[in-house]
Amino acid sequence: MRNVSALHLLVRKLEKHVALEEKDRRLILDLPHVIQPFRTFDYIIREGETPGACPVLISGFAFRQKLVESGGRQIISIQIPGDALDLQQLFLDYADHNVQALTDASIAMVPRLALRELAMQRPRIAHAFAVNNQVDASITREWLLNVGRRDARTRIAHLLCEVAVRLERQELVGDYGYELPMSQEQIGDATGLTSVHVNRMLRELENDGLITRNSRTIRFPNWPVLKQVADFNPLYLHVGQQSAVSIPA
Amino acid sequence: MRNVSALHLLVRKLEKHVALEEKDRRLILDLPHVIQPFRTFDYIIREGETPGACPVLISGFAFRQKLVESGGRQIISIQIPGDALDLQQLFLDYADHNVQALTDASIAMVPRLALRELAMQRPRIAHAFAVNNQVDASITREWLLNVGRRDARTRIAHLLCEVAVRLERQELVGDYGYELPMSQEQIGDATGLTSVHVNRMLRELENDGLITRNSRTIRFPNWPVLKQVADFNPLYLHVGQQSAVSIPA
DNA sequence: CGCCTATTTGATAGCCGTCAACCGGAGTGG
DNA sequence: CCACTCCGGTTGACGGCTATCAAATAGGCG
Repeated sequence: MRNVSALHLLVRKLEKHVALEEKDRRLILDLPHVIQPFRTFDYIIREGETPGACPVLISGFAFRQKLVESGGRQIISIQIPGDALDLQQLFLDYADHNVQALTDASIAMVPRLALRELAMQRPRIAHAFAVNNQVDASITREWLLNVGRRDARTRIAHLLCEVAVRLERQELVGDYGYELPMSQEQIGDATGLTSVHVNRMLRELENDGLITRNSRTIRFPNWPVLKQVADFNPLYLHVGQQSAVSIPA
Repeated sequence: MRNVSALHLLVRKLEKHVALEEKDRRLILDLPHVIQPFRTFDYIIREGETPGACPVLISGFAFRQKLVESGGRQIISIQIPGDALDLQQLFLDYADHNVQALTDASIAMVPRLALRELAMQRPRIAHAFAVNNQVDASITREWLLNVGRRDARTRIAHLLCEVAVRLERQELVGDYGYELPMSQEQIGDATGLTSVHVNRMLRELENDGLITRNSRTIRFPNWPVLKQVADFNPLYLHVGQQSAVSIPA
């Protein structure tokens, strides 16, 4: 067996949705790439620019983001290790949103051309990319529902549930909780709220016994009820089977 | 020249982004399909179902929609003639949202298999589909920004601007306005507001001379200022060149 | 003409934003 | 080792945007 490619998490993610042949797997793992470190808040992709490489998150977290004229920020998605940050725009001329590092992060930069050609030559891989994009689109739709039609408490709970399930699917969390590296202001930007109100709602969720917090580590003592309070139905993530986070036994 | 295929609007839309060879154009136009009529509010795709055919909107309007547990509805997008209603999910097992007719509509149902095979065999077409999906995803991201970070007045103005530009790009409107077949309640569902507040904001926009209304026909006497008030920057639509709607001269 | 739905308008309430102050932990430098 | 600083979290008071409730008006269609 060769060295483990930095891209193995990407393959793992793609294979959650589409079965790949060994050859396709190999072709992805062997894609040319350079590992580049990013610091918290570094821009990975800027709106308006044409990236020459598609970044794939190896370790650390990132987020997509758009700004309004008056300065308000909306976080569009949270990205976790294994996520491709630009497959969505592989075929567009310029980026329509920003991508920033949420934490210090290690990112594999894969030349766009190599990816596009791989997609052209290997229908199965193109298929996997398409599904990946479609799942991302589904998540964005759920966020729109979240921000448009749920109250503050529910919105925040929903966000916590989503990240938990996605991390677990990538086998990046233990059974009893995870570290969510977002400030309360960032949670607010993701849910269309202010940091002050996020703070109040987190406290409320904690007082109600639905979450516990220690620094930024979140645990879910009562996942079934939290899920209900969050109006969280993971179908939109298009994962075949998911287990719950933090259910003892 | 043959009969004009019902799918010519789809081809026109795809070609706004990706140049197609005559042969590819032909292959799309000749896709097998049956025309099916839908009445206002009819479901075209239901969440959870696996559609056997991809609907392409020929005439009339449709909208994507998701519901929360408590009954609230969020409209995810407005679809206009020429839009494919399921390319987004061509490769997913089940629909993650609903699609409904906004008006009486005529829809071409194209077998999913035929589309998938066409995409597999003709990379250029697969490319066009991918771009189409990516533009849709970009629009959803802008809607998330709209609902999350703009005030009511701006949100509504932004929606009006978007539909106007998209209709114009498909050459479906005259220079001086268009009919938006949405009730105020539906505008509310699209913007995360109530119909009552939509009503007030529309009146305000009208009083400020930014729009005029006659039944559901909207005109923009002052497009440049409206665009500014709406915080509307059409880059997210990924259209090469757009002209303004309703600018005399 | 009458019914039904959509629009309009006013009064009131409430969720969440804004403003401001304080707290607390982590890193820094003396 | 301790003060200092800074950023993020926490809390309270207050205000405003938007929701809710209710009723009247208008418009479309039999």
